[in-house]
Amino acid sequence: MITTTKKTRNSETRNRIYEYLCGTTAHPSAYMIFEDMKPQIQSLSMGTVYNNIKYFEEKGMIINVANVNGNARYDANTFDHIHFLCDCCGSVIDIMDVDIDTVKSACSVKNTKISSIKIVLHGVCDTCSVKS
Amino acid sequence: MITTTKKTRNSETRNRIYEYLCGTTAHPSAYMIFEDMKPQIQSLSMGTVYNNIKYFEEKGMIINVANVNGNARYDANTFDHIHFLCDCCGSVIDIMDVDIDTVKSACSVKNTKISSIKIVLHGVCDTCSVKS
DNA sequence: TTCGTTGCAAACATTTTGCAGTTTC
DNA sequence: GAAACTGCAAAATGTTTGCAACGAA
Repeated sequence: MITTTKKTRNSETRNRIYEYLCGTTAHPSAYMIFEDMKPQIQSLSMGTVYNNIKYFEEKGMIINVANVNGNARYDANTFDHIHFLCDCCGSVIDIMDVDIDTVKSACSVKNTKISSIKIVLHGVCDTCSVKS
Repeated sequence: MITTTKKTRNSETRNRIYEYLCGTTAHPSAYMIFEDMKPQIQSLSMGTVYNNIKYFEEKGMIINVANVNGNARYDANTFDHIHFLCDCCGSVIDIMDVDIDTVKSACSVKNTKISSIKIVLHGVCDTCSVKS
């Protein structure tokens, strides 16, 4: 098998995007990243955002945690955890206080190698519950 | 709250699509439905497939179980169960022998109402394992 | 006759790709 | 200077929408 590995160069734009992703729990979409970073990187374009998302994903630096209304949502917190997705406003919230190992063992299937588990709880978040 | 409920008329096309969905465990995408049904309903169009998917989803007759390479995948088996997604070939497989209640209670979060849980196990299926 | 359903095409939104110019090493 | 990275625009995808024709009640 021939594997051509592309070298990585330092890029200020990429560094900034990754820092931003590490500093948020909003699980942003490509467009949310673009919108939030545009003020500080005025030359930023969507193509670059997508390029870097792809790069981070391939390197395992971020994970695609959900797809909300056709928009992929990302998380730089690669620690095994589950998510709550509000079907009303589309917000994605970390659920850290669930014992993931218990869930994993409950999900374990014989003779099948599982590389990862994606768990999304659906419901209506507190904010949306109050509004309605 | 004013709710205008649209009445439903009988439609042979819709019935056929639903029968097809009930008779498969392939968790087809819109295009897979179209491709498989086109031979028997030659006039079928993608618009109609999407219309009916929306209809079935709203009625709770089918559920969106996963998003594979940007394609929504559907299941007419609304019985609570989890899925295995092969990251190699994209096939979605039912996992019926996991005690979903155990998983649910392990996932339960205090003070939060959960309407549904979506669990997808990622890995490489047997067929793809053999090939490589 | 009414109005839900279909097929088609156009519109849309998200994501990918190609390319010229810029930056990193 | 070679090759990665960026910005832009065009293209590719998946899905939704508008509309005229068709079909069920």
